[in-house]
Amino acid sequence: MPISPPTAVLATNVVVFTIRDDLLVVLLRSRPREPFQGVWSLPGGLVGDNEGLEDCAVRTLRDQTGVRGVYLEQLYTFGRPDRDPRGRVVTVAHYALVPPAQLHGLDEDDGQRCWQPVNELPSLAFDHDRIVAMAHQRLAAKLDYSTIALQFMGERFTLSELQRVYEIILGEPLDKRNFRKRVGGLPCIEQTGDWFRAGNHRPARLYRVKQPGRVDIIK
Amino acid sequence: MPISPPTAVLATNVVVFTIRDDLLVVLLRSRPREPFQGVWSLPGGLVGDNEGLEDCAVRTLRDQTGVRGVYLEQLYTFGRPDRDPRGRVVTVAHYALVPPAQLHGLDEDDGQRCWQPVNELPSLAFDHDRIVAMAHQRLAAKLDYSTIALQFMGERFTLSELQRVYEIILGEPLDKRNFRKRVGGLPCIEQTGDWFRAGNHRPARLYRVKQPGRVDIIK
DNA sequence: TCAAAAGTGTTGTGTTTACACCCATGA
DNA sequence: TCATGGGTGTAAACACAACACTTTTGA
Repeated sequence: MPISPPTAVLATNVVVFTIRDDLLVVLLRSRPREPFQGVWSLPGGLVGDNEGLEDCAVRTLRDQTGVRGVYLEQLYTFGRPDRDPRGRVVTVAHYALVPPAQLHGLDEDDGQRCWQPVNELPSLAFDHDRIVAMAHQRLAAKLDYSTIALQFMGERFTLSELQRVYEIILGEPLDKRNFRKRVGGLPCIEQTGDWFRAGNHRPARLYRVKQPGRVDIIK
Repeated sequence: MPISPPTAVLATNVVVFTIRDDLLVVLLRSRPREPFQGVWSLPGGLVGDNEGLEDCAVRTLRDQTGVRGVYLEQLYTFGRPDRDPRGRVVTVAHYALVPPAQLHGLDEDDGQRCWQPVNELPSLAFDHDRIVAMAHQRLAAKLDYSTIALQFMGERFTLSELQRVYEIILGEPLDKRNFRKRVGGLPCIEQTGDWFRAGNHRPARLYRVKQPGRVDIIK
C-alpha cells in the first residue's frame, strides 16, 4: 500500500564546535552552488533513502570536513516552508564537539571552509545563524549539569586546560580552587600519574576520561 | 532550479499529557487504517506542503482531539529508515500539556481515543513508545529548572493542587512547607485574593499565573 | 466536637562562594 | 633569581532538608 502525500527533501546540518585561539569556533563551509553560492553555511547534506538521520549527520561531517569519531547530538528540526528558496527542505540540525588536538591539519582556513568565533559570525545561508545560536545556547546550558565539556579534551589533559574550556564557552572566568574541587572530583576522570611539562613553570598532572564518548548528567 | 533528490514523507506526532485521577496520562488514538490498524498510537498527521512543523502539530492536535491553545514544544525527530513499513516517514515529535480543567468533555474514553497512565501504556504503533518515554523524561527534567508545571493549571489554582501535579509527575511525595517556600515565592504567580472552598476544611488561597503560556527557566 | 485539608518557622546540615600563598620548573 | 603557571585549604554565606502544630471549615 504505497503512500502519495506531500513529501519533503530531508537534510541534516551540523554545528561543529571546537576551541581555537582561546575562542569557541564553528566550522563554516562556503556553499559551492546556488542558492547562496559562495555564502558561508553549515556543513550538511541530504539524507539518503535508506539512511538514519544521525548517520547522515555523521557521514556529511566526515565527507565534508574530515572530522570523525566525535560527540554528536541531535539539536532541533527546522522546517519553515520558506526556509529554502528551492522548495520544501527540512533540516534536522545536530551539533558536534571536536577536541582541538584532533584537528590534524583540519584547522586551516581556505576559501572552502573556515572556523569562525561563535560570537563573530558572518551572515550565514538559510536559517543557519539561528541554528548556531541554538546550538551555542544548548552547549552552554549542558556545561552546568553534564560532563559534556570533556568531549573537547584529548586523550590526556590538565585541569587548567579543562578550566579554560569552561571559561571560553561560558564567557566568564572561574575560580581555580572551586573549579578543581568540583570537576577534579568527578568519578568519570582519573589521574594518569604522568605530568605535562610546558614552559618554565611547575608541571601539571595529566588526567584521562575513563569512558571517552560518554556524557554523564551530574548534580 | 528544481531539486530531485530522495524525499521523505514528513509527519508530526504529539504526546498530549494531562492529569487524571491523580495520574499523568497520555492521549492515545486507535489507528483507523493500516499499518497498525486498531493499534493505539499518538495523535499526529502529515505535514502539509506549505505548513510549518509546529503548525502541523497544533493543527492535528486540534482536529484529532479538540485540544487547542495549550503549551506545545518540539521534542525530537525520529527518522529510522524502517520505522514505518510503508516507506520513508520521518516524524517530528512534540509534546503538549493540557490543564485538566480544559478538557471539556474530551476526557472520556471511547474506542477511538483514550487516556492512559504514562506508566501503564499498552504497546503502541511504530516507535511511539520510545517517543512517549522521551517526552516523559523531558517533562520530569523540566520540572526541576523551569515553571513548566504551571501549564497544567487552570486560570486559578491552589498551591496544594500545584504540589499534587509535581508529585504525580515526579512520582514521589514532596514536603509541603518546602514546596510552598520554593514555588509560592515565584515572581510569575500571584495571589488572586479569593479563596477556594471545598469540603469541610479551611479554604485555600487561589493563585493565578501572571503570564499564562510563558515558561521561565528558574534557579 | 470531629475530621479534613490549609497554612505557617526554625534549626541543622551540606553546598557554594570568596579568597592568598607556596611550589616546581626553565630560562 | 626571576617569571610563569600549578597546586592547595578554610571560613563565611547561603541553600536545602527535615520536621509538628494551629487554623478554618462543614458535617
